[in-house]
Amino acid sequence: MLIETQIEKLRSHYRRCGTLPTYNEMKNLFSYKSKSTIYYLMNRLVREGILRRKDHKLLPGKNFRGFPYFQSVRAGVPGPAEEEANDHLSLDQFLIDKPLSTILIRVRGDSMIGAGILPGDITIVERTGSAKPGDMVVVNLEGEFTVKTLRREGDAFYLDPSNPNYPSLPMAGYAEHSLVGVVRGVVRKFS
Amino acid sequence: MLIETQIEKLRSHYRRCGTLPTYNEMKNLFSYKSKSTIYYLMNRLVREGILRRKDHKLLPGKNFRGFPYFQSVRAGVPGPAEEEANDHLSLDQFLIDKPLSTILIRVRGDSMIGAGILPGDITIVERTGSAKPGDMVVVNLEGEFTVKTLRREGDAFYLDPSNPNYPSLPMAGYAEHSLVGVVRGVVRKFS
DNA sequence: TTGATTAGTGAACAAATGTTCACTATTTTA
DNA sequence: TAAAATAGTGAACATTTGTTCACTAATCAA
Repeated sequence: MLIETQIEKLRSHYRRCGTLPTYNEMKNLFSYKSKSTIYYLMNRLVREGILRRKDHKLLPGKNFRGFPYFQSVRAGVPGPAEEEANDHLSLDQFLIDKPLSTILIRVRGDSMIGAGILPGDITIVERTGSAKPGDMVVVNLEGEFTVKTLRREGDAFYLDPSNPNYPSLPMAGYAEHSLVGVVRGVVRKFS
Repeated sequence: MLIETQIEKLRSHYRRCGTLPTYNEMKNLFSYKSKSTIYYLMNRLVREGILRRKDHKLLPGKNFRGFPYFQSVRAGVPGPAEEEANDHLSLDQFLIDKPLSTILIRVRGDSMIGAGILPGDITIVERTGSAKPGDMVVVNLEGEFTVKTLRREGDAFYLDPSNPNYPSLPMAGYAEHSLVGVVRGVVRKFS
């Protein structure tokens, strides 16, 4: 069996189960008859950096999780070489720097359309105690989450939309308002 | 130690290592003296659905990977209750339906700004042999990746930008052109 | 075809894993 | 306070793990 196929089988298993298969499971997964075959195979994958070992335990390596990532466009002659990814990227790892204080919030409405945030997009929000003017923030206004850009004018704070059809909201206008966090990213899935 | 703290420690370990710690490792991680304490603790986490077991092996459960996810805005009275996520979401799992045929491509240029795709965004591209008119596609034009919307006019195909400053490109105008895939999603990280 | 290299086998092994048990310490309830 | 319930301990256990070894089968170059 092609080693690329085997790697993909490991990736699939890992995605499904959240863990690498044991040597015995791999034996069946790859249709081998001996555990030691797996052992040598895994050594090879460790050597290639796809997996790691930590006291006799097999772990995902650098490029195991994630997906082929084409960093930048390659100008020049097209050919099969360009089809090979230089790197792998996990969206979870890439997008979220502070896992312990990050939440995801789905956006409604088109008030931030000018900033490339469309209705239905999911924002990546880092829960912080404070934000500075210019930050894109999620604010809880009387029980409803709103995404806006924070602006300061003297001592007053305003929440600016990125859509000419909506007005800028003075924070002082809301009895109940609290900062949920700062928007660190956005994701969108097409239906 | 609070059980929530313990779960967060497990999550951290899992993010870092790509695997759950063993009972012995947990013993140290949680500062317990006996493995059987861990055993009972894990039973509890399994009962709560945070972890699963598959023939004596501990696996991440339903809400273990991923991040607190607030599906929709809750109108009504604000309060502590609304601060609790109903669900957890992994971006990798949510955004990518076909892991085996999906790649990530970083976008340059602002030709799709009207569709909410900004320069520097990463597109989630499903590699397909074909696309239908209306699909947002990545095309390899003479060695360079381009994101555009596919349009058909009679027998001719065009690549439409979402930016009035750019022209529509006739596919026939390029000696070397090939479909890379269909755009299924976009992600953006703020600096 | 020969010889050399690589890939796969199966038995044996020490170490580590999850599990069980009888027991003690701590906390909670009445 | 006493009684009941919960949380934690440590030794012992059967399994399973990854590992090693001597060996065979298959592949490839000359």
